[in-house]
Amino acid sequence: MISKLFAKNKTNLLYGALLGVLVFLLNWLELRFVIFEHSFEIYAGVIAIIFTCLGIWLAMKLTKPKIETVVVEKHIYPDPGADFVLNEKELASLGMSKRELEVLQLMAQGLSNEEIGSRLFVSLNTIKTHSSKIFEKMDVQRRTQAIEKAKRLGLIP
Amino acid sequence: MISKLFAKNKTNLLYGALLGVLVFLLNWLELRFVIFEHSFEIYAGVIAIIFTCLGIWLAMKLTKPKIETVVVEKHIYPDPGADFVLNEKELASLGMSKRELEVLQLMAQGLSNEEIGSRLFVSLNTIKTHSSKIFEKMDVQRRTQAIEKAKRLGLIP
DNA sequence: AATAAAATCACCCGAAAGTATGAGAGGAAA
DNA sequence: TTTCCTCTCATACTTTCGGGTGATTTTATT
Repeated sequence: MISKLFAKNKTNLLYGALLGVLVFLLNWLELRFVIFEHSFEIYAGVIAIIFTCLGIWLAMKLTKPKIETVVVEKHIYPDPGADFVLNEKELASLGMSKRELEVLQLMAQGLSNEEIGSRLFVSLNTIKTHSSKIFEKMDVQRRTQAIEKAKRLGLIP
Repeated sequence: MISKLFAKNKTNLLYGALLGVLVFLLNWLELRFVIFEHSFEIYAGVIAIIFTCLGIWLAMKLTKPKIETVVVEKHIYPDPGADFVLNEKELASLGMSKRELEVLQLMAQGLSNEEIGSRLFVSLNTIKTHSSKIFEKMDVQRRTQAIEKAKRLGLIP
């Protein structure tokens, strides 16, 4: 309770205490130097110096800090392939069949026609037919071109 | 000349002028209130107030403004493909040469060995040698495998 | 200057890829 | 049912690719 009040009015209390100290100081100075002529000027000077310091201290304490906003650019690297969505419009416009897309995907994984045939349980000749149709529909000459184009068109990840 | 000097010592001149005004004020106050008893306390209070203000003003002028830094993270989703950086470590660990990487890149674009040769102004046989070395270094059998692996390793976009 | 690595080119051979053509089975739509 | 499309498979042929070997020239590197 008391500590809370102290915390809240910390600055005020400090200021009060400082004033008390000053009053004492002034009295002491008065007693000490009042006998001298021109002691008043000294007294005024001391007051001036002390209160100048007080003003400086006050300004230090009370001025609000300027807020500087620093914008840090954080690059987000999306997980490659995790955001793949098949471009079905392109697929339809090319007239690609399911089986052909399947072959195309395995092609892109670097499989040979032979391997693709084994994977899909069909003969090498069948895969050759498929790949020929794929190249025809995609208007390319080689499987590497088909892969490159398919990636560009969003047919494969 | 004079204006330059004034500009350079602006703060000092201002301070001097202010002191002059204060001296005048003090004299005036002395003349005005010296007849009253306890006028000294009033005088001291005025000095205290004035010099407190002066201190505050000085502090404002002379201290560097406090800066509070607020960090705002700005998330940037880079244009896919525009942020490609070559994985040079992988490149070095595979022992790939500049020329070989060049051939690999053109391969990935779907060019035939013949076309790559034309593009690089070398013979088909040279490209064959290069591609053989590429496959050997990358430990693959086909160009499609090389392309797939190169993309995974960050050798090509 | 000597050495090593990279780049160039050639030839041969076999494997893989691609082209052309034909054809049968099954499913969907007219 | 007929027609159309997809998927399947086959044969024959051409082109491209990839492996192996060897050689010359250029370019670092020491």
